[in-house]
Amino acid sequence: MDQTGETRRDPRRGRTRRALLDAALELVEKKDNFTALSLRLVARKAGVVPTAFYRHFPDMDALGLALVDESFRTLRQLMRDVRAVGLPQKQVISTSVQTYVRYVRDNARHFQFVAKERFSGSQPIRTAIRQEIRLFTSELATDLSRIPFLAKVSAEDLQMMASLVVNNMTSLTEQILDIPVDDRAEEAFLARVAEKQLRLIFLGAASWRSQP
Amino acid sequence: MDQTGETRRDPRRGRTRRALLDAALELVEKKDNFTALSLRLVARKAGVVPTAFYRHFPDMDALGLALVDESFRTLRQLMRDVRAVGLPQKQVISTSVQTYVRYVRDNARHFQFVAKERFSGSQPIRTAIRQEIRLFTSELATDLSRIPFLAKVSAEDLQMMASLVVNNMTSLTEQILDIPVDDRAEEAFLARVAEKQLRLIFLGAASWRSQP
DNA sequence: CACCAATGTCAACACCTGTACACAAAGTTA
DNA sequence: TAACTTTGTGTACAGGTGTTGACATTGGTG
Repeated sequence: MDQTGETRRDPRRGRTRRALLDAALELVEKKDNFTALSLRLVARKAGVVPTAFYRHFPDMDALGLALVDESFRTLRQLMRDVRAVGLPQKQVISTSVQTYVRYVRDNARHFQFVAKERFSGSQPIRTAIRQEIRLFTSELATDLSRIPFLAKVSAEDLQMMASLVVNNMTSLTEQILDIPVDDRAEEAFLARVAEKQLRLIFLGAASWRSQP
Repeated sequence: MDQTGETRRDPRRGRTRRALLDAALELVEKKDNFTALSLRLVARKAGVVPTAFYRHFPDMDALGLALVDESFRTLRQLMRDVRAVGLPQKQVISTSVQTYVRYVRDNARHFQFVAKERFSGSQPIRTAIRQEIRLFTSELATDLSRIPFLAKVSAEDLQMMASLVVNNMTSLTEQILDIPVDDRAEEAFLARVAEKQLRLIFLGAASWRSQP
């Protein structure tokens, strides 16, 4: 709630709220977990007294959910941009992977957070993330349905293919996050493998026959 | 260390060590995390005073590493059994998935632990898990190399295909763990989707040409 | 300006944590 | 049995935790 800040007008509100979110993101990198963070630690990092935390979030879970929201909002924005640009058809896979890798690097902290909390977070956070991924997969499925050679594929199988793609992009994401930021060689290698994997998937999809 | 217990002969040793491991596994289900567990909590659940913990593990991380070891040891055993049986060729994918799903269910707590700690665990635990998965993937790659229609595929591409398969088995695992144990219908659905995904992958692999 | 709600601060609470140390019980070996 | 090593217990400490309530400051609105 209160994302737009149209009702609360105190400029401090937005600032320390941001400070809390950023503090949490930074600490997730240092500590192992979001769950491992304490309210006091986050408040300290944000340069604010513990009790001030409650002015912005009822508890840590609420802050976590805000981070989930933020993470996927920007990701959806990327998807929208890619769709708008359209596909250069030939190297669509290669350029998509390149774009995505760069995007992951640019938003590393958010992706780090999501990757970590996806399975080990609190139950509300986990379901929020799963819901977002489900949605993302469905959108991809409808994108796939527009590809000519997939016209005859059943809705269920499109969903199956989409989740196949999402799984492997997810895996790529987590591998990218696991290598040091300056290791461009390893990054390029991972990207190349991911490209091949996508190409193989589409190769299989092209000769796929949905059962009635 | 001391896995076989050949040097230490006190029968209590093995028992409370097991109790600690089991306590941790149970608590990982209830709490969100292994990192979220405290030494005292685990000791309490194991029916032992906190300081007794140190008789078996120097710290929580050591206990976690023991759990990683345990988890993958049993998984490797499964793989060995499957390999020994050989492949009935025709429904190899279907039966493999069935076997695997049952196995995940039977060892749910270990898989749960691995899934959660894979990204959010402490650094030593994360690298231990990653190492095991890497090994697992390589073994699968050599298995793939024995398939006739993959004879011409380069080593790098075999590795690429193996990781594709592992990624999707991983994803299947995590989805299985996320549904209630009694929901056999959803379980069957997930298995069916996973089968299709594997079939699609092999379809793509069959027409894959490695570049020189 | 004065008012008022929003935001931030301070002090205090009851509780949980990891770990050190000295000691008791149990099991093995001579 | 007696000597020993291993395993488990009890106590204690210093420090971190979430949340409380009363208070101070700030900033927009009349």
